[in-house]
Amino acid sequence: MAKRKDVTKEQIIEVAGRLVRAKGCNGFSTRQLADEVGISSASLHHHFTTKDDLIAAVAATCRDRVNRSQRVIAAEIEGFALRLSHASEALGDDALLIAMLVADFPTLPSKSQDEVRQVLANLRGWLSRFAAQARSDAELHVDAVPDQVAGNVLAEILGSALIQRVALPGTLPVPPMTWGWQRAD
Amino acid sequence: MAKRKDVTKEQIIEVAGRLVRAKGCNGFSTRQLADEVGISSASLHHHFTTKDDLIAAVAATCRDRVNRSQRVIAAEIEGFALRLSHASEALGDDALLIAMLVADFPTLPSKSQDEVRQVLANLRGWLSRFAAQARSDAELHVDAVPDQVAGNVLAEILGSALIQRVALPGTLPVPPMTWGWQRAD
DNA sequence: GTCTATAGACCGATAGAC
DNA sequence: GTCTATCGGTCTATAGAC
Repeated sequence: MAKRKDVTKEQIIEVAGRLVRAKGCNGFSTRQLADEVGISSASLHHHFTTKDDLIAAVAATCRDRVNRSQRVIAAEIEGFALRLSHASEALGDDALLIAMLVADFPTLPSKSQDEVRQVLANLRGWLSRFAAQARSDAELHVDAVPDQVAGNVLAEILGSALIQRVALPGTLPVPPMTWGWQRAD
Repeated sequence: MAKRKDVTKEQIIEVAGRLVRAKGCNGFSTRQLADEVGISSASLHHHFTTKDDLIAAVAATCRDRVNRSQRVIAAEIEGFALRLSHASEALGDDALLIAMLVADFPTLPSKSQDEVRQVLANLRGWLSRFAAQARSDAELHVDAVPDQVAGNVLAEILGSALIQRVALPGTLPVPPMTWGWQRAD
């Protein structure tokens, strides 16, 4: 079924995603990527002509994973709080990947920027739909704006993914999601 | 009072901070920084021998601003929600600066890493003290863990700063702080 | 404290053989 | 689809004159 060419391309995208998470788009070179994949720089550029193409493919693949996992949550999980904790956990490494792509966004070429916008818009769309239904089910105040709620949740997910990599002596790790720190009243 | 040397150094740090916010630590060169300041690359390296020294100075200066502004809030503002909104607004551009430094953290040399850890620990410390007092004043549930609450707040502040730069067509901007999207019950 | 000039390494990307 | 070799450019950092 799968041509050898496709396998290689997926391998490259996988390793590239790991490098983006670890160092950001401007923190690694196409040479380093080629070395880690085990091919030459020229072979890498045969599969992805420019670094823009590569980053765009990483973002597009991420978007597919996100949509697939969030669709499952929308179908199988009930309750806003439960959906959010599942949503956060299902993202896994993609939370950090998206956070790094967003951080690098202003420096990315246009093709990559378009893909980053899409993955971010899609994820925010899922969270917004979760919030909209939660409001319908009286789990959220009627005057809560689903898209704003989604924005806040998304910000905390991405921010947590970044902060967790900085070991702060004497402090607790950032809990990925704590939806219960609200006011006592 | 201030020697001309110090003025130049502060100017460099200011422009460097702007570049870090816009492009990240790996998204600009010392040459570009020197050009924007209006001096040669060699002159820049006279003030900051290595890029590590430069980034560390940017982070240290940021830390001073953060501690100064949060100290004022701790002294003059009462109430958890009000303190948080003031804290977020008082950070201003430093929220994005800290977010970018955290995103670049794994690629930074050790001196810069130490400074980034410090500014992050200090800011989390302020937020944690705000949460601790809020718990004492029954503004938070007694079983809320101040340091965890601080971590979640910090994550949302940094995440919001990043997301706001990605224009998502058809969605509302991420509100910097919405502390009222909790459950209806 | 400023500059020009440059070292030495790395960058993204390409040419062309196999 | 892989490779070696390389182009032209940029990177951080330094040497040394003024």
